[in-house]
Amino acid sequence: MQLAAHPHQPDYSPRQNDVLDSALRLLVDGGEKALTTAGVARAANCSKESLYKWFGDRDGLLSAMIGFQASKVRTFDDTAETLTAETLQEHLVLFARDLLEVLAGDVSLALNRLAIGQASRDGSKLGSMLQERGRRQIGKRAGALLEAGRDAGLLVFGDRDDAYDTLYGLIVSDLHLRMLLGEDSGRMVNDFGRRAEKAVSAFLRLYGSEKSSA
Amino acid sequence: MQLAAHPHQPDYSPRQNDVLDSALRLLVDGGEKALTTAGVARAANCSKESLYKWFGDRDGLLSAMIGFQASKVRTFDDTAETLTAETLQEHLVLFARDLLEVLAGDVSLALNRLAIGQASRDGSKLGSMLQERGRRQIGKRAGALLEAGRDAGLLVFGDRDDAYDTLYGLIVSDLHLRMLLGEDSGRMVNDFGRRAEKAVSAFLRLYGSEKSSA
DNA sequence: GGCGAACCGTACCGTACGGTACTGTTGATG
DNA sequence: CATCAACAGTACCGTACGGTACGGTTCGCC
Repeated sequence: MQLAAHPHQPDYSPRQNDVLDSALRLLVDGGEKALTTAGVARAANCSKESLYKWFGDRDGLLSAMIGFQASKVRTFDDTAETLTAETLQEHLVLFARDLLEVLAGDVSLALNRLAIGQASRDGSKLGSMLQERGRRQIGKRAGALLEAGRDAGLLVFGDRDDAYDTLYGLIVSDLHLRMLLGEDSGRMVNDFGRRAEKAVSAFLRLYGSEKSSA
Repeated sequence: MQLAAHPHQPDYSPRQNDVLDSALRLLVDGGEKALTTAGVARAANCSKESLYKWFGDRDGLLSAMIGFQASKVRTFDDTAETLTAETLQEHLVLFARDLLEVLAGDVSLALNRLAIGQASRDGSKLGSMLQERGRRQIGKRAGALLEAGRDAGLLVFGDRDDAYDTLYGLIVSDLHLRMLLGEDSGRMVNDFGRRAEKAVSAFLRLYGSEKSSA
């Protein structure tokens, strides 16, 4: 289970990516218990021997799955335009909706469940990996947006991480955990729009400058 | 696995409570994987046969553990005194600290991990049980506090659940999930006080009446 | 055509776990 | 003392999983 400290991913072959895809689908459908080496081999039409040659270990396979999924979600932003009070609010709401939809995704939920299940055992290697590749990545987008807002004189905050923490809490609250615990996520997806708007509204009341409430 | 819809708990015998205590300790120490029927029997100095007679099933044992732990945490409040801006803020900060400390507790983390691990399998029965007995219970305390604040003219909100959701998000953000993923909780426990104060401060800026900012 | 690497499919092994059955042993009751 | 219920301890069974080994097949390369 190599795991470079550098953000350079191991980059598996196309065939191996197909296998990881099958494994993810298997995990989503059947949960962690269904994710056996034999099951993955069957679902991906490959041999167990190849699995062990490619990923070394069951844990190696899990790590590879997380890395693979994270490499697909990779969020890009680059808000090059100049921000006004309206566009800042729009971008924040968009970010909030994207965040909620990512968190509610089948694969995201399954991987988080998997990592949490292993957290007590393996010294939380998968957990920190998920944290690093998942929230850190999407947090960079939010951080850039927040700093752009501050540069434009629309937001006032001291520590950027604190502000992001507040924004995250307002958007997500305990929704993520409830979904992880099995609460039907499909039922609340329709509400993401309103939830995002309310969270951003509250955030702007907390961190918006007087200039932004015009 | 009987599970009465009424809040009346099955109430096991003292001996069985001892067994459940051992099982919880075992779960906290070794994680879900260490929680085998033989291990529980050995740790509790009882026979596997008795385990199956008392709890019927491994799942029954898990349910019993959750119910048992929830019955111990049972939060009581009854803020009989009349609220001022200062005492409301104090009570909110106290609530926030209690909430963070409960969430960071060994047993709470272990049980949440357990329930999340089983969420995809058993139709989230354990998850909803944890939700019902855990957050619902502590939410009642917060709800009472919020309504008392509104009655005293210190808080302004339409929906109580919405306000509580916001308060919860401000206090916890993604801290709970990060701890569940294995991030060292001991390191951040010292920061709970400041975190609680900041969250309550933000909450009061959002929901406090002009009367409370005197 | 001959060769070797990669790989699929499958059989196999050791182990660990959930669940059951059986044999004492204790302790209360009459 | 006889009886009976509850229980500890243990042996046992079936199964399922992680990991390995091996025969057969494809495919590229000389």
